[in-house]
Amino acid sequence: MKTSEDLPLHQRLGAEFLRRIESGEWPEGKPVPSESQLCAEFGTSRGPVRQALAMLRSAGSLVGGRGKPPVARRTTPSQPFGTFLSFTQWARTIGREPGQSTVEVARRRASAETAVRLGLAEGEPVVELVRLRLLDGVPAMLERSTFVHEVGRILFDFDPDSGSVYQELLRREVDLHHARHTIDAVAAGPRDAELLRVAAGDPLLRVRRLTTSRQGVPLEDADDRYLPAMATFTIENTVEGRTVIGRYRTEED
Amino acid sequence: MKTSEDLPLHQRLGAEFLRRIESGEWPEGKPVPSESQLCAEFGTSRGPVRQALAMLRSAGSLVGGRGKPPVARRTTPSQPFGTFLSFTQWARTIGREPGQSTVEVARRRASAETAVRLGLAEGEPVVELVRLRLLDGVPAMLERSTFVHEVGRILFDFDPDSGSVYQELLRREVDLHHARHTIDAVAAGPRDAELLRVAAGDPLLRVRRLTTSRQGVPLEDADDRYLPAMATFTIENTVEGRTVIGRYRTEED
DNA sequence: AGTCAAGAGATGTATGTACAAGTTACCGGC
DNA sequence: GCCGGTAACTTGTACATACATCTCTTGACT
Repeated sequence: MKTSEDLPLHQRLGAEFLRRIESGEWPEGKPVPSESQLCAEFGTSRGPVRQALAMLRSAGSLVGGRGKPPVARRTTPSQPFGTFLSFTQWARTIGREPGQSTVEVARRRASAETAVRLGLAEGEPVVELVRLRLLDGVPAMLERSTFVHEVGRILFDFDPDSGSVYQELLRREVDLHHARHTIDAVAAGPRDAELLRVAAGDPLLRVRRLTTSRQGVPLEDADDRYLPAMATFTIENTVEGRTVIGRYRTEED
Repeated sequence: MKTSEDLPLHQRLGAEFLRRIESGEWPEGKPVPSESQLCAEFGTSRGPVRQALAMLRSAGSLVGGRGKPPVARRTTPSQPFGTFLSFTQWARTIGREPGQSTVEVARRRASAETAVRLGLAEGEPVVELVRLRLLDGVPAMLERSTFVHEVGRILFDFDPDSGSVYQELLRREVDLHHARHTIDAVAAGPRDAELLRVAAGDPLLRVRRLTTSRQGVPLEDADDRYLPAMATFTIENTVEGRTVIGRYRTEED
């Protein structure tokens, strides 16, 4: 075959099947064509067809089977890594204009806590970045980010008011690969309150983020404090173990 | 074969491989034996071995491949659905003793908001359950749960002080299949403050949960308010799109 | 008309074969 | 000694086949 693209057959089949589900060509809740029919239609053997179906199954777009043909199911897509990591990208996906005003960018020595989290010795140089993040010009989040020096020094060649640090780091081929977000709630401190323009003591949604490279080397330790009125996090999971995550603008439904 | 269990071959292989990774028998970061070696060891063909490896690969326990043998990688396991849904199960996994004192269980008419979320008409009967959840006897979370009547009526035959509502519902074959958790922060109201023994206005971590059946029919709408000192949520994600979630006891690291 | 069993058809599982494509190590030529 | 090509090995992809197991329908029997 190799008509359109040069991808392996089962990947092209998977993409085609997914297109049919999302376009409604294979209606949600109704059984999809049988494997033999698909084999006949694409002139292939059962193997690639089954690989493609397995892919969709693990993504949750197909359920059922065993005796009867599986049924299609449209699923809410998980937000991609970049969207979840970058405030700028996230803001755009929810149709808002991101903004930022840098409070501070400084090279200093790692505090005890930070050193532990970043796997450094206390006193090693790190780069701290504090920015107030805006949505459509309104304060939404206060970001305190600490980078290991090797990564952070890039920031001195970069104007953090001009856009996405995340994209700049990617462009410089920093291997941001894995992130762990820990979510809790804190009361706004005096500094938080002043910058976010709320009263001291008001509840904030805090996300501490540890970003690491592919090998697990810590690169960034961040403390983001959101106004609860501006953003929420969602987790969707099922008994089968599929999980999708998202960050959304807060709004009453 | 069928020596030990009656599971399909590739599932037994997958379980065995996973055991070897987690036990360190296949050290992290080092290549695992080649497919042919595994075939020889287990006296099977390449198919089941590859299925098992694919399973581990999609779970993130194996990386690499194509030409060189894949590399083992221990991953933090995602908490299973039940652990994430049930306070009782969760408490046990972190080595604490769960407890609860029921504040109220009542059959009443759905408010406008609740009706929307549960997909009911305003005024339809629902069952509301309010419980204070404890960890080792200390207040940790205030749970306000609203069930559709068909599910909630089960609760009248059940003592909610005696343990896990979730397990009871499963036992009665209620099809709890899918849950969406929305996380934000709120200030403790007077009632929250009194029950959780904090000051009014203190920050609480709020998780609103909509639990649905396999077909997507809403069954439960809940509002859980955690003391931030007692629990945090974590999200781990990678560029490849794998996501694992967890709820943990708060502790300084 | 109702019930149960057989059978057709579907997916799940497993084997064997073949070739393509990538990685590594070795070995000879310069 | 360095470089480059080749050979061996590994995984990725694809096909053909066979049988197990489950579902649903059909049809015969009661």
